[in-house]
This record gives sequence, C-alpha cells and structure tokens, in this order.
Amino acid sequence: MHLSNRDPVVPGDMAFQPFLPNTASDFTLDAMLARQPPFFPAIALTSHGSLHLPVAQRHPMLDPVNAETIIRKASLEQHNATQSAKLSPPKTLETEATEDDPKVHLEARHLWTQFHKFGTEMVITKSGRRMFPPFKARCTGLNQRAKYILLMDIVAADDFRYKFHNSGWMVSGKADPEMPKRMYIHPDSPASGEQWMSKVVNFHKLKLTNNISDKHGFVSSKNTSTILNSMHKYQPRFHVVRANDILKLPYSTFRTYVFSETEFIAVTAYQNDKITQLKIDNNPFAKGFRDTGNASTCSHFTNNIVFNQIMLEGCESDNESGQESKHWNNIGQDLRKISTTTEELKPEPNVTTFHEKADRASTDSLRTETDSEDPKQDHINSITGGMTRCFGAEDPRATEHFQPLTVETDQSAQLTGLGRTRFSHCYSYPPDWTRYILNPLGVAHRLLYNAQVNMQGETVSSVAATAMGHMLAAVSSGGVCTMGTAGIPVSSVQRVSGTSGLPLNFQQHAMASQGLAVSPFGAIFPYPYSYLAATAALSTTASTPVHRRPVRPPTRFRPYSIPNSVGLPDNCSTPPTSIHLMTDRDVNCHTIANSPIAVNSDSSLQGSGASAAKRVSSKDCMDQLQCIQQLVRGIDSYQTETHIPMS
DNA sequence: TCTCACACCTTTGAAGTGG
DNA sequence: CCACTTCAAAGGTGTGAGA
Repeated sequence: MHLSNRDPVVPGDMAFQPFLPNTASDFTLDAMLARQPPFFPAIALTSHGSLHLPVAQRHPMLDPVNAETIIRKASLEQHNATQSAKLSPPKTLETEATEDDPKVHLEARHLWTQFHKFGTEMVITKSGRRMFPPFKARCTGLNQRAKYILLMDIVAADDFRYKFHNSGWMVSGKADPEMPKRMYIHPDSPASGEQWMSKVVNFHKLKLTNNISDKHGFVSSKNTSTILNSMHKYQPRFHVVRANDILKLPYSTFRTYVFSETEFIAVTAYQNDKITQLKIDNNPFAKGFRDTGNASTCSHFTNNIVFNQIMLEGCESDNESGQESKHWNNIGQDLRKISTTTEELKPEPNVTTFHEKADRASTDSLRTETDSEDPKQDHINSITGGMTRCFGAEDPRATEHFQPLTVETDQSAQLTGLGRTRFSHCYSYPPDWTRYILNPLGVAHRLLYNAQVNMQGETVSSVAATAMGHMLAAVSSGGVCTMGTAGIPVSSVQRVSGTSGLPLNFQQHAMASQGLAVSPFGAIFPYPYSYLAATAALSTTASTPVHRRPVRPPTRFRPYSIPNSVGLPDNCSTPPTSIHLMTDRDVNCHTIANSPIAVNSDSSLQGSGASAAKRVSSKDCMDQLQCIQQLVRGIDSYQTETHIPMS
C-alpha cells in the first residue's frame, strides 16, 4: 500500500496517474487507497516545499502510518454511525427547510463603480496590500438552517499584459505566467445560512502581493494574501457552497458570483492620479494624505460623507462591528449619492420597475437602510437605487426585466466600461453534471485530467469531485473518503450522521496553524503547493446564467488547468488554485449555497444529497465515468493548448 | 517598473480609572 | 464587577527617492 511510501517525489515526477474506476471493486476503500500516490512526499515536492516541511511533518495526518490509522479508525466510526443511523434514523430539521436560492449583493458597489471608472488599479506590494475597495458582499435567500461555506478567489481576467499609456490602459503584450492561485475560505465557514445572512461577508483582510515567496496565504496569521502579477488584469470571484464541512467542498456545488466592476489591474504603483485620490479620500488609512483645502478629483466624496452620515444615521442595518466597517458603509452610502448626482448610475426605467416590484418584496435588509416614509428617506431610496438594482440582479425575478443582461460574460460586455450594466454573474451547477463535463467548450475537459473518482452505492461525487484532477475524491458508502492529493492523506470521513470524522475545528485550525492549506478536495497542502480548485473552475465552465438556465454563456475566465504533474508546470499559464483558510475570524460575512448534487451526509443536507444520489443511479454513474474516460483520453492532446479562447 | 523607508493615520487591545 | 477612558503598539496608507 502506498500509504507507507515515504519516498520523496522530485519535482516533475508524475506521481499522479489517472485512475478511472471501471468496476465496482474500484470503488472500495482499499482500491482507492491502493491507488494513492505516495503520501507526504508532496511536502518536499517543489522548491518551495521546504518552507513548510518541518511543520507539515508534525501534522498527524501527514505521517503515513498515522494517516492510515486515522483513516481506518474513521472508516470504522462511520460504519458504526451508519449502523446506528439505520437503527435510529437521525432526526433532521431538513424537512422544514426549504431550498435555498442564494443571492449575493456586492456591498459598496458604487465605490467599486467609481473605482472602475477611474482606472481599476489595485496596488500590490511585496508585503501585501489590502484590496481597495474591500470586497464585501451581502447574502440573502439562503436556507437558514443549512450550512454554507463562502470562498473567494481572484482569477486572471484575460491573457494580456497591460501598460498605462496616454492616461489609459492598453494591452502591451501577452500575459506573464500566472502565479499559483489561492482560494480563500471565509474563516466563519461553515456557518448556517442565518448566520451568513445576518452579516456582511467581508474579505477585507485579503492581501494582494507580487511576492512569489509569500507564504502568508497558508499561515495562521492575520495576513492572508494572494499572489498576482503586476500590470495584469484580474477578476475577484465569490463562491457560495452549501456544505457543512470543508472537506465536503469537493462534492459540493459551487455557486460563483462575479461582479464585473470589481475587475482590476494589479499595479505596484498607481498610474492614474484619480485612483490615488479616490483612495486617499475614502480609505481611512490614507487620511493623512488628504488635502482638505484642495478640490481634488474626488474631494466631493469626502464632503458628501458628512452629509450622508447625517442623512443615513441610524439606518445602518449591517451587523458589522467596528469603525472600519461603518466607514466602508458610509463610503458606499456616500457614493450612492454621488452616483445620483452625477447621473452616471441613474437607474434605467426598467431598473426602477424592478426596484419597485422586487426590491420592496425581497430586500428587507436594504429596506432597513432606506425604509422610511420620510421624504428624506425617499431621497436616500433614490440614492440606493443602483445598489438595489444590482442586488436584484441575482433575484429570479430580475430575469423578467434583465434577461438580456443575465449573460454578461462575453468579452464585449466586460469591456464596455461603465456604460455596461453592472450585474454579477451567478454560476451554479445543475444536477446533471455530466452535461457539463461534456461541455463543448472543452474547458471542463481539462479538469478531468487525472481525475480519480470513487462512487459506490448511492454516493455520487459531484462534478467537483469528479473533476478535481490529481486530487482523489474517494467517497464510499462505507463512509471513508481518503484524499490522496499529492500524496498527502486526508481523512474526509463522511458519516451518515453528517459529522466528519475529523472535527472541522481540528481540520481547519490544525491545518491552518501548521501552515497547511485545506484544498477543496479535502487535501492538505503545504505552501506553496497549489491545486486545482476544480469546483471553482467549473463555476466558470459549467456556468449557467443567473438562474440556472441550461445554456452556458460564453465566459472569458479561463478555467484553472490541472497540472500534468504534482508540481507546477513550467509552462502552465493557468496555475491551479488551492484553497486555504482566512484565519482572521473578525471578518464579517454571510453567504450560502445550494448543493443539489453534493454528497452530503449532513442531516441538514440530506435532502439535496439524497436526492442527488437518487438522480444519478449506479448505471448512470458508470455511463458518466465512461464519458470521463473518453474525455481523458483526449486530454493529452488537448493539454498542449495553453489557454481557452475567450468568448 | 519596482522596492524601500518614511510620515501619517486608524485600529486594536491592554492598562488604568471611576461608579 | 462593569463600563468607560487612555495610551501605546501594530498595522494600513501613499509618497518619493533610488535602483
């Protein structure tokens, strides 16, 4: 058994051979374990691996012997739990829960809009800089009792390098190779829908850096950074996953929300003075650079803050605490007024219609900000029109009025500047995941490379699990799921009772504290070992417009490619994404996701998981696997293509 | 184009104070 | 014991010089 293999793997070693189960025996735990690549060697795999090798070695799950013991023990526990469940089926509140319909509203959208208008520059430094404006979102439509995991990542928006010329940005060439991408799990994850909806999801702790050797992303510290290339364009993405355990992410459905106005170009120094002034005027940390006597480009922002603080006093519905949060909200409110003043964000008539029809019915949280019979509040309502409109974009009812806008992922739409509408893209995975694996665009195909799938009985892994490339998604009815990614074992035990074999706190904190990243596939990654976030990638490839329409819109976001080896390929233009934890728990947030095809044993998720299992019979699984195999066969040739044509 | 030191600012939490 | 205030350290900013 490979579990005992301690031999290190040298960079470039093809440690992961595609394993596609063909027979029922392939789905057993032993079969999966037998196909595991050597555990642990990935720690020392890359030139960067040495950074965390000593730490990783201390992790009990990184010891091959311990790992096997833990896995076996977890298997037994789950078996016992299964038997217990048969004798006394667990009571679940799921019957009272309703299907979720997550909607995500970008906070301070007007600030983002102004930011986008002025140049979309985001400063990155070697030590890391926070995003400005901060990425914050408000979620609604979640199942209050279900557990959700919220994530964020930043992906390249295109394949170009830019330069600032003649007061504007222009393409200056082909993009440099991307840095390893990281996906950030909100530290409050998993949390109930009620908890998420009660707060604003805030990723302001996320830092941007161009330091390749940066290791903050995986270290339990206040610093959580992602590596970007200067003078390249990026697009933050927000993911909502309905799952009660981080280790279930691979089997869960990602709903991805892309707010086009959050797109930015990473720079080491500001090129556009307007952006500089915008940030100085709005970022409290840059207050020292404000010149009150100077009527700067954005000085009216500052002036209006006072006005809006008065106008909106007491209207704050956000549960956030802390002055900074209030500050950002004030900024957002302030800019709402500005937008009204400048007419730039004046809602279109149909938007107003939607605002009246949908917003009044659904955006209670917003109403708390604007709810008033007071004429003063009427004015505020008009101010917030743009924000409400954006919020409604994810609302099913919005499609009635904005249907043409639901497919806003093509290149032209993205590049039309402020003239375009500002709606987020919502991608979700339909239950019929095979349809997306067979996506004609082909991008999903790459995700299947080296895919290892284990399905048994009624348990069916989702697209994510299927497509997690060199990761191993081993889900068995026996309950044991061993994740052998890069040779690192992780027990992803799924009991019928819904609790993981490894308590989340243990998984999350222990791993993070030891400088390990928890991948969406349940693997532990030492920095900077990065892996494909297949689930996230699929969010772009298996995307559907706002409301799960079966038609896939063109997307300009390249999927994450799966490395053809455990190491990062030299010519990998689209490195994989790893998931790691934001460790600061002071981040406010809320968002949630439905996981219609997730393999959820959690009682709160049994409904969706069980239904998914029913939807996909064993025969269907085999058929789908055959499809996967066919795809994989063609991937070798496909891999030579370095990128997917954009829209 | 990038890095670094710098001044200025906010944030945070510990320590002190008073009811 | 609790709430409030004070204070210092930590950390987030853009600037500007130099590489």
